[in-house]
Amino acid sequence: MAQQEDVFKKIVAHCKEYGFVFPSSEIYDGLGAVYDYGQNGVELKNNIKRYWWDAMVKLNENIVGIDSAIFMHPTIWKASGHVDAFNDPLIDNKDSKKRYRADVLIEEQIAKYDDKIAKEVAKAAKKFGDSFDKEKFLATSVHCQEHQAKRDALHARYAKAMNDNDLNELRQIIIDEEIVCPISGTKNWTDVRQFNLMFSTEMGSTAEGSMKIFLRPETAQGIFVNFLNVQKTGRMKIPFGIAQIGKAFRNEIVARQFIFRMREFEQMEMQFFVRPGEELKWFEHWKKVRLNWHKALGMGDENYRYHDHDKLAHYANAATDIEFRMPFGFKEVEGIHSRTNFDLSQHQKYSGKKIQYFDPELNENYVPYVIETSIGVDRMFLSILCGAYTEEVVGDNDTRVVLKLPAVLSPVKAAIMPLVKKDGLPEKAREIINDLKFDFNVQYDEKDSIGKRYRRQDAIGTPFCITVDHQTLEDGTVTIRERDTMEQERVPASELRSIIGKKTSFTELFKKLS
RNA sequence: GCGAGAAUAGCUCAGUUGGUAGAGCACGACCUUGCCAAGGUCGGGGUCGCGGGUUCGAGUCCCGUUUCUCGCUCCA
Repeated sequence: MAQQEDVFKKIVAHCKEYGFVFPSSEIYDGLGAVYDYGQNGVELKNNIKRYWWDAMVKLNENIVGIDSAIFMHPTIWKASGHVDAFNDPLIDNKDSKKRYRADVLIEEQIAKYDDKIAKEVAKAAKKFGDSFDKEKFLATSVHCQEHQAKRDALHARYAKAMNDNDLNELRQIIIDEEIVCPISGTKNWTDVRQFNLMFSTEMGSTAEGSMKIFLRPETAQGIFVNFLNVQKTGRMKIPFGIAQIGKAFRNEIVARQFIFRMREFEQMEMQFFVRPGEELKWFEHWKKVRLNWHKALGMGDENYRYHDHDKLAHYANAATDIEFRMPFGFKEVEGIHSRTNFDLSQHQKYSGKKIQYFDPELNENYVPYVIETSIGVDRMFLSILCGAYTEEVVGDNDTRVVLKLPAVLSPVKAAIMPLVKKDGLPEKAREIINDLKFDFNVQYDEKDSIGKRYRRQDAIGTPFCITVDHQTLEDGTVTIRERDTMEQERVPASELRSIIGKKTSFTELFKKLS
């Protein structure tokens, strides 16, 4: 494990050194958990996004895309549940230094009263045997009545405090109930503090006319609120999907592990609308489709797995993650959720607009159910980099660092280099570049020895290196060197376009997927 | 947010009881070689994270602060 974390450190360093990822605002000491993508990173990221977008929108005639604004009406976040769910009241124990959710601590306390009652019941049941009447016992037992009264009083007080968002009262409940920290066993608590995971800002430039709005914590809601627009204008028939790629923002208490958990991140989400009752069938469908999409990149099937959720979010009735083996363990890259009709129903309720679909086959109106597939672009990026990063022993006493990126995702598709920078070879190389640059992202390099130049391209994952030598001037052939095998082949320069194109275009990959 | 550790050149690091900044790699120019890194010459680059204090003098000692790494809660 220590060795694995060492690898992760190397990957982070590699990202900076080769222009993939930089810390944000670095010359001002950086900004916590915010990162910028560099000249190679942006190419890789754009290729990932294109792979996803085309796989969704081009390969499926019933999926269309949108690009909704980051700013949205604040009521949307009330309807979605984020205003409540993303506001955790937290409390610290000063002795153990552990942090707890205040509401969870109190709920556990409520559960303890339930346990006490259950114990009394069990005791009595054992005592009276077959003749035991639970209802009657509960109504008559003094102990049970006491427990029940305390439980109900606590619950009422707790519910009121949560409803009023009264943080002092929550703390007072914890003190009055003499709740202790499970670790330290003490009652030495800090104040209860609110952590709002949504970033907020103000819209409208004058103080009295301004409105508090949020930066979206997920892109999904932009799809839900446009459901009717897309369905009607696109004449979409259920089942159909809406795809979107965009930034989202979460004010994480702890944001760490490089770009795995950032405060500003990018999502690729597709919401698939289905008939009520058919959602679990489609859930299984998309589980399979999404895993295949990942595996098709050839990063190794054994590096992916499902992780089914047993604790579900407030909107879901089934959920699974697709996890990738990162150097710090299997980690979630994509989530597939059966969101029921929760979101559309909520928006129907809060907006007062009817959000329904008329199904001509069933001849009825209903609020569609939703299957969501949601990838963190940055996590996908990280998983690809981690999977591609390889240190290899070459020859007798030599190592190379090579990014074995899927060729379709590589930032640079080919490097064209003159064997020596004289005798007209640079000019010939430029000629070839000028021919290829309309189709591919290509680079020119004439500095240092040829071997060193190969290594530089290996480090950024360039699948092909093309070398122009003296023979090129005579017969128009070049050598093409393949990144992973390091093998070379002499081919006519005129064939380069088709050779590079075959390996680096999405076409073959998409044929496998559909 | 709490606790622990760290911060010196683009990268990896050295820097003696406090005495005014160094190496290797990388980078640039030129020469040389020419198919898998590490040939030669010359050169650019650091207010030692930032601010304050102690001192004749601070990269070094003290305080504060920022950022990063690692543990706790949440998640894409």
